[in-house]
Amino acid sequence: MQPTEGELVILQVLWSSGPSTVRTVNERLNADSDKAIGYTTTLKLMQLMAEKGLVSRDTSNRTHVYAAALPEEKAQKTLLRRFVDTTFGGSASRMVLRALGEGKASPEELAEIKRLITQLENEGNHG
Amino acid sequence: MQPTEGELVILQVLWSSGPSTVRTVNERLNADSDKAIGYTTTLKLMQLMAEKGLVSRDTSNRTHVYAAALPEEKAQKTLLRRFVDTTFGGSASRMVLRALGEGKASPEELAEIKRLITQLENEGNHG
DNA sequence: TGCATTATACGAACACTTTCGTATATCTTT
DNA sequence: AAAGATATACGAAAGTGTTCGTATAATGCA
Repeated sequence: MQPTEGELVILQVLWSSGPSTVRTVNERLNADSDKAIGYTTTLKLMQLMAEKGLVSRDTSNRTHVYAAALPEEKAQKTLLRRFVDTTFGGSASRMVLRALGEGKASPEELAEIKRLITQLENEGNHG
Repeated sequence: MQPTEGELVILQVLWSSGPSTVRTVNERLNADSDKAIGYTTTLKLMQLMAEKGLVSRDTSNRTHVYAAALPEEKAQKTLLRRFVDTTFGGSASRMVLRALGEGKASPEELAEIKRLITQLENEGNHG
């Protein structure tokens, strides 16, 4: 199942921090943002995510520990496809061109991307 | 203002087809998809978009003609930023690497991207 | 033991978006 | 002119996601 916008920011915390408690996640969310989000709001969201299978949770202690059940890479892949479809009419390359054109990538990153492309081109030639 | 998911698909029709009537848009939407969407649904959505300023409309004739008011490039830029933030933690290059890794780009497209990168690198050297 | 703190569970309110029924006006065709 | 087709306007239901209040249980400490 697809994570919603709100669920996604929670997943990001879990992906970057590893298994966490509701309180930890909630504090991370409020640290970044100006508008505080209630503790029970985060709790509810994470409970729903557990029901959906987006996260797993260890309930052996009173304070439950949640972990992302959806791998980051898989989620990104799915969301990327949908995003490219809905806002770039399905053309990944047009999206990439736009992204790079924004000047958000460092020289090192550009070099890495170039390297990947060269690699892809070589793979294409061989098999 | 940000277009919603539904508004975005309508904008795509307007971007690709140019100024259109509600009926035209509605038929385009139903052509692609299996689940038919009602005429008045599309109408209502486009009326709301007109209120928000996402589209302009010519009401000089009985059958109104709608045109995208938000340029495609600008919308893509905004949406891209948000997407990169929420699902790639703000790293455009990680997103690009993932997109290209999916193998959705043709050799020609890869070459074009490479060309752009080279161009960006040269710009960086000069100024 | 008794009080303050901190957990989870859960229902319900809210907000936002989508969907469509119905009223009404305007064309078109006979 | 009458009937049918087609247009907009608009209210309201339905769907989805988010937010939080409150109940209840477990924990820690004076």
